[in-house]
Amino acid sequence: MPEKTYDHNLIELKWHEIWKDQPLYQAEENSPKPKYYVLEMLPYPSGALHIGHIRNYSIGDALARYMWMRGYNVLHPMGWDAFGLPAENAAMANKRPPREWTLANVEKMKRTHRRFAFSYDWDREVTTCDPEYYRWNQWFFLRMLEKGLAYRKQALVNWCPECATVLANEQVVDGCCWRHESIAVEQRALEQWFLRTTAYADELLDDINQLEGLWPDRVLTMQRNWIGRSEGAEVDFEVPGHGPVRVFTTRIDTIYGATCIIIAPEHEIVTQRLSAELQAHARRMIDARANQGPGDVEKEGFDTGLEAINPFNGERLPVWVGTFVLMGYGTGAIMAVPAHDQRDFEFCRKYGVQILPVIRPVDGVLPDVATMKEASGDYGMVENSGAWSGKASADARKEMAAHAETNGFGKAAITFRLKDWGVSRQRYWGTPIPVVHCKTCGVVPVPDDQLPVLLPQQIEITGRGRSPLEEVPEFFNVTCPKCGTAARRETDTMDTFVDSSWYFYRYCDAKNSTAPFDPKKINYWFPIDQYIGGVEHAILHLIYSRFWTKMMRDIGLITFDEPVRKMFTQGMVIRNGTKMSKSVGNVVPADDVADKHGADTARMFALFAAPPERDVDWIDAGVEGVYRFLGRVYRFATRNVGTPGGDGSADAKVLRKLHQTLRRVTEDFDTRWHFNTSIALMMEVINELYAKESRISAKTMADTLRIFSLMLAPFAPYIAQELWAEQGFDGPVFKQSWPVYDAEQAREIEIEIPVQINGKIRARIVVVPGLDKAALEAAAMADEKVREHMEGKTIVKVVAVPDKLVNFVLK
RNA sequence: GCCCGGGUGGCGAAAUCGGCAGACGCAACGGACUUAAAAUCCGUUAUCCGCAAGGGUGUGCGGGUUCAAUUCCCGCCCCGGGCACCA
Repeated sequence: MPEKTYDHNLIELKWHEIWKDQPLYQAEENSPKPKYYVLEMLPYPSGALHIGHIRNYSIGDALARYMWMRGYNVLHPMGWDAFGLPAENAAMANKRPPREWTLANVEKMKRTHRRFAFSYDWDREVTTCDPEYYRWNQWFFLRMLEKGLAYRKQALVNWCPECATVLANEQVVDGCCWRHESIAVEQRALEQWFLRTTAYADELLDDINQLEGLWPDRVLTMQRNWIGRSEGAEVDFEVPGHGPVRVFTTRIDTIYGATCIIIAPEHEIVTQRLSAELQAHARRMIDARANQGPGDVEKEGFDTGLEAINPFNGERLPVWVGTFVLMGYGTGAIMAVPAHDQRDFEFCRKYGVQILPVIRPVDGVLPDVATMKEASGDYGMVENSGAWSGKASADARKEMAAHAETNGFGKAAITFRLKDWGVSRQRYWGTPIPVVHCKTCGVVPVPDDQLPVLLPQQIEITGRGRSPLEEVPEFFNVTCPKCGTAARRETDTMDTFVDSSWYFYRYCDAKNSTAPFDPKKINYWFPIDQYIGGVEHAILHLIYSRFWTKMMRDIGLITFDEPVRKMFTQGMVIRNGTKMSKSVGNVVPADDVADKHGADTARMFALFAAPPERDVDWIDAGVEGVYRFLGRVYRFATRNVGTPGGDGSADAKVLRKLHQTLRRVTEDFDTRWHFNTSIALMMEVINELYAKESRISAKTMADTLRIFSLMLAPFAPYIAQELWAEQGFDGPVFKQSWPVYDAEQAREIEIEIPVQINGKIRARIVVVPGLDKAALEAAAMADEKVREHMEGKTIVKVVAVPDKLVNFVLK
């Protein structure tokens, strides 16, 4: 057949058109085949798909197609961000009529995505701004309300002045909004809805052990740090005229060394007991702290003039305010033990508070206050501590906590860094929180049969600082479901991370209108076998969804503890030194690449440039190489389909290369995912074919082209499909079975072995594989060059490693 | 400061268990084809000395283990990311 020119647009659009209206792939329910659930998190805030996103598609999609060809029943739906996040885009919510825009946008996005997202199961699509999705978000919220897992309280919350909304702790980055890196987050006291993630703090931490080896270490470490479990004790220090001040400490064994109590500037004592002047002072400190960036911050504070009594020895300690004490952690108050805590040491040195060592190193003496340069935080022997003197720190910790509990002024306690999840948002967009505020009945849940509570369609976005829903009387003026009198609907909407916490469950039963999903279907598909996404979700999305899973288990919907078995974090796409993102303005639109080089090239280059876990620099020139490769493949295949063929003298070599490559590609898919080397090997096959083209028999040519097309299908589905059709085969190439490599064909008949003299390569010998040590040594000895180098020397040692090398050590 | 990654040609990278450093691709250079260019095809390409044969050096730096180290150990330097007063 005559050679054809590779026209990627012609090929891709042709198959795109053919497959437009038919599902390419549908996962089968309760199939006898083994199941495989693969899912990518697509970071897709709004606007155009760019090449940074293509990397996600490329990895998950290649894997999905490979598993499918391997005979698995594969579920591979669209990631959540694609349709979930545009809703939260503040600019859009403020300027656009969101519903129309978003639903239209979904259609538009679908067309663009489809060219890249090849094996998605479109039938199971979930749109998190869909009314049905709202229904089940609200349904879950009400179940949590019943269980006490959802509650409302007045709290100091993070407020982004730019978004005009509350943010969760997880959404505050370096004191700024995660969406506005230069806007400092303010603290405001507001009535807010919370989900009790802390109820699962222990379990979220413990179950990380189950994920060991299956999730990336850094993600697990980040989650452990985020949950931040500390074992210690709470102790009450009586402040005469005020009452007890509770402190949290991990080192109760040092309590005899406490020389003052330090409270956070936000502590209740400040407002309840201090003069207006000191209160103003404290407030200035709060502001100053907020304006400081992260890093080494100078410790500030002042003496309140109050005293607190150490319940262990009756000592009267001054009460200080210190900026380094955080209201949000522990009790917002600490006992300062400057001798044994570096932060307390710095503070007390600065303000001249007494330093009192009480821990002696096991084989040393108590530190000398006069010469101390820093606190010694190590465990040791407790001294100068009444009845506990002479005990080891570890023992004293336990006994002293028990003593405090017996005497009613404290107890052993565990503190977490993790906070409850603040889910209230004052955005227009998001699932309305399904409760009504009634003057007589209080907070009344909306009955299940009145769900979903939908957002009003006609809405005017006016001022900032409160929810646009508060401007819509038709929305908030309701009657109480309980007593029927006039009441006010909650105007807060839910954080969209609620959507992402369980979207991957809904994929298994996307059309269910009587429940969030059928547990039977979940039991079939879960856990997700492979989740692929950016590391940026390590603590936000990935903790929330683990929490949601445990919550669903406790309300009786599912029976397992963790949603995701294996997790993979792929690297970012970098361009001009920074992460490719719209806000930086360094994106390469996916459409441009699709037009110029094709979707196949774009995806294949994303995999070829670097291993998937590593960041990859997008260099336009590099794309050419992959494009040229596909062109070479196409031209070679089209001109060699159905040709009479050559004499077959190169058949053995070509088949050997082909089967060796097939073995490596298969292994890489099954283990390492180093697609870059898989693709390099396929390039080598093509180079070999070009070199031997005229000496390949017709049969070998046909076999080679068939196997090569199948091997290419996971990476470059359009061209693989075109070649499949060119060869006269029917149906989609990716519905074929993955080819099995032939060990006999792949076997090498001779290999080159380097011969070293004193560690330097001096010759190479050609031998059959598997030659044993003695024969290898003899073969090396027989080599002329080796003999030359041995002239007049004695052999001290010979190292011969079969199939690897021979090394003579001479003297 | 603490915890993870990473450092290999002009560039992206490869070397899967301690065994040929630089596969594959980009860029560059040379050749073929062409009136010409593009495209395509073939070749060269770590570096130094040398006409060549050949030899020396080389995986961030300094040591160590080994017949043999990009790979293992010890001590540093640099880059990227995460956490950062968490009591």
